[in-house]
Amino acid sequence: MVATLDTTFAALADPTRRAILAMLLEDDMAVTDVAEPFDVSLAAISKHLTVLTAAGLITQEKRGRVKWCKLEPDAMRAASVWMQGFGQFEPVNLDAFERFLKAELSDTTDPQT
Amino acid sequence: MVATLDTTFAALADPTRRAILAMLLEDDMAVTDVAEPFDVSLAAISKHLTVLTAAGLITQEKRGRVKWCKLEPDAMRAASVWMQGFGQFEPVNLDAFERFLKAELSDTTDPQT
DNA sequence: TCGTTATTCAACCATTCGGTTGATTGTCGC
DNA sequence: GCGACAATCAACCGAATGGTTGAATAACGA
Repeated sequence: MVATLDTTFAALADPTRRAILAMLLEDDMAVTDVAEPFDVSLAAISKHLTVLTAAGLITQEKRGRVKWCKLEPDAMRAASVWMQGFGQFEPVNLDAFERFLKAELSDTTDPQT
Repeated sequence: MVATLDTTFAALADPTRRAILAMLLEDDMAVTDVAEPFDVSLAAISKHLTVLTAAGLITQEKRGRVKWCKLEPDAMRAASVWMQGFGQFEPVNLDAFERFLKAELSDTTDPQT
């Protein structure tokens, strides 16, 4: 819950966990539905979700017997800012600039796949 | 050398390695000098440098008996862009926007500590 | 040539990580 | 109440990680 850079980057280092986060961009999901597309056990996915929760990247809310997973993108900010402290040394980075502007202007619409 | 998101994030997950990268923001450094401020063996630092090199975050060039370490911030771009794909869901994020603009406009001067 | 310095290699160790399986807990529908 | 479903727990496994120490390699200085 403290969500240090350590836990954030470590959580993002696993491809399964990154895929889960990408899925949660679309919508909140139940644990079973998160696990469905992956070729591993439900218990394995449950562990991944624990790691993501510990890093603050998702929150989980239990309603009835179903536990809903919700993306918390703000937890990435510290890590993102840390990296940008290095990016400033890139020549100009127009790509990222345009992408940033587009994202800002389009507000909350049209998430790219 | 392929520098996937896996290797990039994994490399950044260790505090010693992040500290090394921050040191290399100042200037290129020899392995021994990189190791100096840390309370671990030189061999341990050598391993960390291998991880950073594998992730493409630094390059190493041997001149004489000294191996120079050079920061390669561009290796962070893919990971940074990936994260920004999530940041777009934050309300507005003026902070990051201003920081980005300032970095762009000030070109290559005045790196904040 | 010889000692010193720079760096890595090799073997080892404890811990963590991502995965499994089987049992367990809790809630829903009827 | 009971069977089915949602999810975690517990114990275990093999591989990877971060660390150590001591030996090896290589280049400098005199």
